[in-house]
Amino acid sequence: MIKITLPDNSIKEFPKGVTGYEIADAISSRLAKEVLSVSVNGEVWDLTRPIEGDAHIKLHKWDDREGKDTFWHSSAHLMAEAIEFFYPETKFGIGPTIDTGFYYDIDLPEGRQLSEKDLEKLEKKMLELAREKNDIARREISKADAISMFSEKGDVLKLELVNELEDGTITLYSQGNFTDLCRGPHLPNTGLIKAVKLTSVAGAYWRGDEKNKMLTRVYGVSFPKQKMLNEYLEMLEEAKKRDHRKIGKEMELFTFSEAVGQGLPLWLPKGAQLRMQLEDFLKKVQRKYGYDQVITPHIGDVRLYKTSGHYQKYGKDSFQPIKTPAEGEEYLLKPMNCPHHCEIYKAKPHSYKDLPVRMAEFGTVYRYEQSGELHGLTRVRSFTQDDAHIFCRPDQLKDEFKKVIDIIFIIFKALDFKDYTAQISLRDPNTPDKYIGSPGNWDKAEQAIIEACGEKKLNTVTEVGEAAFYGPKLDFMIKDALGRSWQLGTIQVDYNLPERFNLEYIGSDDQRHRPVMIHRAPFGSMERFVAVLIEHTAGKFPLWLTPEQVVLLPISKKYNDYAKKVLNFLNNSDIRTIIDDRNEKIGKKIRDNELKRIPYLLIVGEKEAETDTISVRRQGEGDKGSMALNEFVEFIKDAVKKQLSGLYN
RNA sequence: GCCGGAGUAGCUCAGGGGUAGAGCGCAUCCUUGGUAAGGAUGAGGUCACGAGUUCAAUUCUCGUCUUCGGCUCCA
Repeated sequence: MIKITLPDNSIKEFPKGVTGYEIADAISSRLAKEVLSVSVNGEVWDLTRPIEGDAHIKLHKWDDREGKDTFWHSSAHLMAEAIEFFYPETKFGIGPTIDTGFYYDIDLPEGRQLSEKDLEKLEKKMLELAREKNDIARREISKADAISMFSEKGDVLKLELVNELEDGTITLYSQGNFTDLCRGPHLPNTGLIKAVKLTSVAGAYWRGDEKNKMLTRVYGVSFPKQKMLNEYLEMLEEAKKRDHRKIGKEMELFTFSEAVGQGLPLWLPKGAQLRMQLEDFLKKVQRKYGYDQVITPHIGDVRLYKTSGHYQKYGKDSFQPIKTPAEGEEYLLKPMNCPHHCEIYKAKPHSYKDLPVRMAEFGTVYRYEQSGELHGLTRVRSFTQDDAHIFCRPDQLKDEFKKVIDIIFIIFKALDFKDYTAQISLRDPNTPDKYIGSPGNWDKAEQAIIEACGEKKLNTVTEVGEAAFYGPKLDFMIKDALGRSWQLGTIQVDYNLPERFNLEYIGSDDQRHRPVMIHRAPFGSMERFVAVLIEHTAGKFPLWLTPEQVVLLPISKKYNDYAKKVLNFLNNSDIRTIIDDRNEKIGKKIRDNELKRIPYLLIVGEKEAETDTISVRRQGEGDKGSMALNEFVEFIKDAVKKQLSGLYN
């Protein structure tokens, strides 16, 4: 007998060689039906693999990431089986799982192509194969056998993979007529896969290297229940409707012009209004937290960026310097604000008593992004960071870092982002060439972040190798209303720039000391943030933020004068109001303005004009009855105050 | 940057070797209305740009630009 420890630390005895499935079945038959894979001492295993000794285990269902991974991994194999059925000479690359679903990179036989039209056929075949409920069997194989097997098959891709593996660790998985090189784990049988959608087909280089052959990548997603697939497809539809590029156009928030250039957004009046509202909000918060606003030019001497190290790192792959005609001086469109801010810091000597110095700027920066990377407002060549740099003493670092975390949460609260994770990005000690600065400073910086997160009790994940080249960082990812993750704010600790710019302060010991810098941008960039906000809210922005809060709808032109009086009154009361005095019936005006996502529609006609009232209609909710004008102003101001209460006052 | 789609009116899109169409929007007129589409008339296009094939190109071919889906990249 062996001892099996469950996640609740209860221990059960089972015969040696018991499988994950048998353990699940012993607990409950319902669990046995739902379980997909099992972690054995921290390693995810097939349910059918015998456990030979004492072990800690955790059973994974669909709700676990590990469960989904197993499910989608097997689905990728099922897809490969279907592809092999139709195109027997196909060579298979890798078929991993991704956030939602899986893909397989394949090399189709000479002259064959796969297009979106073929996907339906493959889906049908996959479901047909799934209904056969074929067992998925694991088999260990020697390296020599694996090499001869894939040589025989002529599968050069798998051969390349096998050659890189160590003997004794190579496993094959088979189901029906299909066998694949694979580390596993997999579902016990293909019958658990009840619903499949192949979502797209695209080109991808073998092993992500553009020098290699372009393979065909087929993306898909699968589910244990048809209903789940339907929900997923509905979510995709909804995501399409919320696409910020579509809504941005509809709501006249921003546009692009070929004449201006790709990746250079033009903010239209309503978009600019929205953005300024966000900026003003953050400025107020920052004032409370002791920041000073600064303004710096859009270009800087190229030597500034040589000092900072940015030029060496990115210069040649970026926008090239601008030259002055007479002197031949070289200037760079600024890709970062920090060097300018360092020079502001240097403009006067600093005492330890002055620190921290917190310098904020909505700084527009220009970066060359590869043309294929540009995407709406989320990836552009000119964008404005809600940037700030905090110059502080080493002993202040952690506290300052924690205050920045507080600001980020104020923003999340104001905009109703409830679900976040914070990613701590550390350097990869194996690739020291990628980073500048001394290992000692890196250690201190990484430690400060880890401790600050711990003390703030943040929900964090740690990624090694994701640090910026000058320092470690903490990035915030939020989940939007559709459950999609977006990276927004960032906080970065930097010992390097102060050194490169020779920044100093005079300590209480009357000696020169080096300050530490924190780079931080809670929104990230205004462009990207607005894009995320559009998709999160589907364009229905919170009342405090939305560019047009109220629209006046006169019943007929007889009441236009009264409507205009109300319009002036509301605008003078700082309520952003417009009027729709087109020659249209009231039903038509209501419909059009409901679709424009304006929160309040005020209908005015004879009744209202006589009594100095308005008839209130809430967008998406319908008629709310009539209100006196003063009463309505108070009501709106109250609603705005409630949304922002306690955040900066 | 690389692979593959796409580019026709302000917007969404149909069409196709003989120089263009719909709906919405816009303008004018009729209607003056009470909580999600009243009616009529009209203006709007170098069919992304450049070259080639052809008697004739918006349509076919090539190149360029932009855009979309991926890949790689992201201070």
